[in-house]
Amino acid sequence: MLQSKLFSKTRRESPKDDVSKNASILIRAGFINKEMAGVYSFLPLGLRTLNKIIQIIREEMDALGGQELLMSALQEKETWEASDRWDDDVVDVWFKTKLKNNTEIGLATTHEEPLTKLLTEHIHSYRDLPTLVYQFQTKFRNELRAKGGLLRTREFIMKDLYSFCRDKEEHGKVYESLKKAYVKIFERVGLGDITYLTFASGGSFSPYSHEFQTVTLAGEDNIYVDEGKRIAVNAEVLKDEVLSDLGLKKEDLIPKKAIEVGNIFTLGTRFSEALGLVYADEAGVKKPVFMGSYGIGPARLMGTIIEALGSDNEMIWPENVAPFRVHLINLGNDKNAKEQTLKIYKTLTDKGVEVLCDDRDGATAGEKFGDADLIGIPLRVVVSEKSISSGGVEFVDRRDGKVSIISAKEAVEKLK
RNA sequence: CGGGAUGUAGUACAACGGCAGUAUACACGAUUCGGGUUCGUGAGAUCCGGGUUCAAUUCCCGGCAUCCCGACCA
Repeated sequence: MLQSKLFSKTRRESPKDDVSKNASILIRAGFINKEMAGVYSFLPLGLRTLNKIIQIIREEMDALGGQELLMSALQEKETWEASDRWDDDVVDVWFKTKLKNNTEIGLATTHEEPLTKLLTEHIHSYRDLPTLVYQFQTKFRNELRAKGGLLRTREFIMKDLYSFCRDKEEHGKVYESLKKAYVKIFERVGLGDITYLTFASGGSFSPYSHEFQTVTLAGEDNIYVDEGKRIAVNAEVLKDEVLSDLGLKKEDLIPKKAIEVGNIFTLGTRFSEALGLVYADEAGVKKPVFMGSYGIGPARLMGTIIEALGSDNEMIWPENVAPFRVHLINLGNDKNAKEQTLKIYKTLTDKGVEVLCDDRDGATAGEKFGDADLIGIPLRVVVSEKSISSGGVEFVDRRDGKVSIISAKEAVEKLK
């Protein structure tokens, strides 16, 4: 991508109406645009990072045999009445609207009910189980107060996977496999070191649910971390009997602020019973399907990465989620240097390397570096009259600050 | 939902009730060219509705929007 053609521009000032670090950096860098409180659009740079996060999650879900589908955001009232979750007193974040003929409908807050209902037409036998179904789909939640930039929004894409098993035992295995996949996802997006499997309140089918909590000061959740065991307990379940149940000692726990980046939950037969999702076992006996749900908000994850790794005027994305692999920057007004830059750009893009090339004529070195610091691509290649006369291009790894002058050819080789 | 605050060029900020200004971004012309260079010219704004007043960006009322604290967040 040639930066001279990129429609989004960076801003020098932080927005006054969004004070969170993630919103400030993402808006200034031109990754997102705030449409209204708690509602954001993703611009080309932001969409690239969002899609990389989504792709990582997708790969891990597919590796477990997850089947991707895409369900509608408009949902039928009757389906939700079957599980008694239509009433605003039960679920208070509903956006509801009406068809022209006055039929009430809801905008998806989650998909347990519609998906369970859908699967009643497809799952009939123990041979159909276990089944894992997931999607990346837009959820709407009418939060009383949106806050924290991408951390709590009213409209957001969620990866929601639902597992369908024959019984608690089979569910247990699936649940454990999802747990491992989640650990892998947070490692791959660069948050592995500061993300903890956290025990939180469960439901009628399991003593706990599990959250994945990323430790940062911007977090809304209070957790207690056992560094040695690399697990944590949410403050909401911090009780003596819980600690002894989990084999944790009070004195090993350190209180931390954290952002919930994932949640996995045993649903049991609550929804399958309500919506009639049953299967026949080997003896032909009809039984309700045993369910679980597993959520990650890719955009919240994106915001969390900034909160954890960004500073006031700078961002360095983990390589796997950076919008581009390399930021190629041309400096000065030397014709030869510009030509060399464009040549490297073409060579790399022909090889399929994702390059953001700052080919802008009007911008000074300071502006280009400032913008690049904000956009946050970890690898940088600078081409100028100076770099050429000293042997080629300047290759910068922003993560360790290492700078080396190498030939254009070597740079291309390193980036393949 | 309770409490507090704010709404002025694209953005970030000024303006005692009396000609709406600065910075930056933008357009044009110079200048400069490895960390937001310098100079000139130009264009660009008071959230909406009502009230008080000779006069309202400023004061009052209502609406809408936004932020902050709290509550809430399977």
